[in-house]
Amino acid sequence: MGRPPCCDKVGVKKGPWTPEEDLMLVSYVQEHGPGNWRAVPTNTGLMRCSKSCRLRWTNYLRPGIKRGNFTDQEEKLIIHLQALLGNRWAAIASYLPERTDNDIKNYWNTHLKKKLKKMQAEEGDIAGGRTGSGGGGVKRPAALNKGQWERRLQTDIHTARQALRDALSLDPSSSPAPAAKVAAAAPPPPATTPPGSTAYASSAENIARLLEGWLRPVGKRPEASGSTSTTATTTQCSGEGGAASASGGGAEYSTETSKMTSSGGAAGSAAPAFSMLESWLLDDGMGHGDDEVGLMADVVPLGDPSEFF
DNA sequence: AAAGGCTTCAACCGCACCCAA
DNA sequence: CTTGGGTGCGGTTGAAGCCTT
Repeated sequence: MGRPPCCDKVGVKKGPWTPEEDLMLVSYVQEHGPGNWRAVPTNTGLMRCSKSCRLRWTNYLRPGIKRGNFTDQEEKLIIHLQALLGNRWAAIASYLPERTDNDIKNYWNTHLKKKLKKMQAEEGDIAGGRTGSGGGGVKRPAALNKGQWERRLQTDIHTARQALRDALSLDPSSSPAPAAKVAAAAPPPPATTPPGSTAYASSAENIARLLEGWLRPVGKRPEASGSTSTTATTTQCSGEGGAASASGGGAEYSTETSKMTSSGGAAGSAAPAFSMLESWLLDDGMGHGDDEVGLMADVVPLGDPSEFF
């Protein structure tokens, strides 16, 4: 096909977004809804390529996203989902509606990978001379034959269910957004003010305020990606300040995970994918009782996440 | 107080997939 | 059935901030 890249035009701006650009993008999305990114630069006058606009919206401006400070539950969820799904960040993110795939990916690469490595090292020290390199002899998926891999996947799923169930039951109040909670939209932390953010913060707050207006019941709501049934929550938001509510996010995610949800069957309904996972996890009532370390440790032998890279 | 090294994260790049014409 | 446009996804990079010496 050899299609030319979308961003090779001269005059296309790259690099960090300015508050002004953010505002332009937000107002556009406010009016037209997310989607049809191709048209965004033309219609807004932004000197950005469509991909850049989409990315900026998805990872930063989209309402309902939570930034920084991953909770224990989220951390565990990520670890186990990573063990299950590999580096399919978008799929993993669909189970954490308030987080973006980019955020999760970054968190994995900067924190969790190290953490797991460290734990493995410690385990290795304890286990001592148990068969040299393998530490249990886990091989890359590609190196296993299909039967082996499927069997291992079964085990992985079983273990992950157990662990996730445990994680979910630890602290329901802060658990990452089962549908009801997302809809209720407990005021999330200011979506646009990461701890280290600088002068930009104040501008971001302005954007947040703009979004706040958008999230209130509006006559028109985002079309495009909202075409699936997830839009039920789109017009409800009592959030203040923080550009809250996962509503926008829900809509966005419904598209981004459409592949997954459609193959998963029941996901089309108003409940985000997370509740699907929940029921998936909980439908087969099994005992559990791992402590946190156990949870983490469980992952390692499953697939040694580092081996996915 | 300054310099250098390290960490974090926003953004870019390129490939893959989906879908309409 | 084929082609091409649009979008999504995962890997990677580089700038900014933070920490240590």
